[in-house]
Amino acid sequence: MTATLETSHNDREFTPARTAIDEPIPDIVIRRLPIYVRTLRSLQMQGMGSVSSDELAGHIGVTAAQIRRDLSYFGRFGKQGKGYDIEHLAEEIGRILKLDRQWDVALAGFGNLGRAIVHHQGLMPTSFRIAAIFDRSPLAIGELVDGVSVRGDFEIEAEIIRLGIKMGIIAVPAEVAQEVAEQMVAGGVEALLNYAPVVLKVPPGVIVREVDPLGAMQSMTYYLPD
Amino acid sequence: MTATLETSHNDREFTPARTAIDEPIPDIVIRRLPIYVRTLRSLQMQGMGSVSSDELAGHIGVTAAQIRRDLSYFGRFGKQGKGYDIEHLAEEIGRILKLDRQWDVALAGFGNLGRAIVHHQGLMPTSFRIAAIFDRSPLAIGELVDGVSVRGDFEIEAEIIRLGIKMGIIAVPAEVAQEVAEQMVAGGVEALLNYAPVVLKVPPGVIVREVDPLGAMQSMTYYLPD
DNA sequence: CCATGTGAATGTTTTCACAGCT
DNA sequence: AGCTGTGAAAACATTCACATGG
Repeated sequence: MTATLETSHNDREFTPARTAIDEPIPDIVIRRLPIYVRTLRSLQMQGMGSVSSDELAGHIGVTAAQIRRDLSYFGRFGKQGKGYDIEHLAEEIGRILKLDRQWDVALAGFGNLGRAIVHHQGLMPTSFRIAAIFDRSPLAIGELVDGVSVRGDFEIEAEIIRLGIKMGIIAVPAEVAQEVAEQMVAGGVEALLNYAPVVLKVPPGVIVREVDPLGAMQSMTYYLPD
Repeated sequence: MTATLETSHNDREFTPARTAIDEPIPDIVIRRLPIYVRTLRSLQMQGMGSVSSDELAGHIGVTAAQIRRDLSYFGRFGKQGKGYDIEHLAEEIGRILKLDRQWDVALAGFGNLGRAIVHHQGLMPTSFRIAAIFDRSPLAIGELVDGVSVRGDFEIEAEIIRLGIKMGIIAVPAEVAQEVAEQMVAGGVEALLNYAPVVLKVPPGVIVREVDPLGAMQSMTYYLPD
């Protein structure tokens, strides 16, 4: 919709289906895809083989039109009159999200929160692996967790470079979150999951997602009766 | 915009400023308010007394117009040519969000995640207090945490009623999340913070916010180079 | 006949731009 | 002169509704 950097080289004679080459997909759509995969996998485990957008929508609590529109950004995965093949669609969305491989992740902060992130079942099922852990406390440094030993925060950049890590999780106190984020970015990290209640400043191209349970709680009270 | 339940009793002759009585405020605005409070408090701690929307926007990473528009839903808090008084604005937004009191919260699930939620500094600073904890494991039941003893999951409804709790946190495994949510709602809970990777079905009037770090990670990989 | 995929319509959110107050 | 508060415009997102195809 908005003009892209370059409208350059339309060297393809024939564009099959997609109206414009390289039309950017709204981030809000991308953020819904994991829910689709999760729900499809759940239906699959219940023994189902296919779903209509209507049925899937019912499980997720959105409209069928939204699901169809969202999927239409990526291709045509359904069969008219039949619906979607669950296994196939889950597989396709997984591929779109690049979940068909394993991503090494660096975790900064090994206090209560960091430990819960590492140990919590289902938080890192497939696709992600904690490949490096950092903490500033000498008490934590050297601790061995699933074959990964906790390192000092001064090693963040070097270790991330050494391991070629592209994703980081910030689970440190608010005061040091920005600093830690910068070290991770300096090491080449391009995606950050931020648990600290601070707005991180990152260079363009680096993506940040906030996990903000406190903010969520603080906004819900608005709706509660006095 | 959408017709409200009742347009009833326009018994006020003179409506001062707000165009329509009871115009509903977009939830997306409500969800940004905690960020404003947090940032204002941070500026205050740095010794500042007032900010312009421009400056505040810079810290948060949004536009000044957005901040002004958001605040305009609730009143006129700024001084032209001067900006906003930080203490006053933080106080006002806190009042709007009903953060000027303490809310008792029920926590279901006292595994790694639940323990981190309870112990993590800054997760429950003011405004919230874990007043009840539930777990299905006999190993956890009876454990004493900050004067609150962990109870069995069969006691959820009764205990929430007894304490008059209106907010709940779901930190149980996905398989039992819906069931636990229903028990909390049966007990009178009207706001749920859900950590389980499941879409909760709740009756109208009950508000749910998701904390979905896995989904956040799974959507970020989309943007990473192969 | 059933359910997808998608133009067009509608609804929501953000941004522009400026009158008006201090 | 500086900055708010807000109509109006633009951008973005969702939903409608239906032609199309198995």
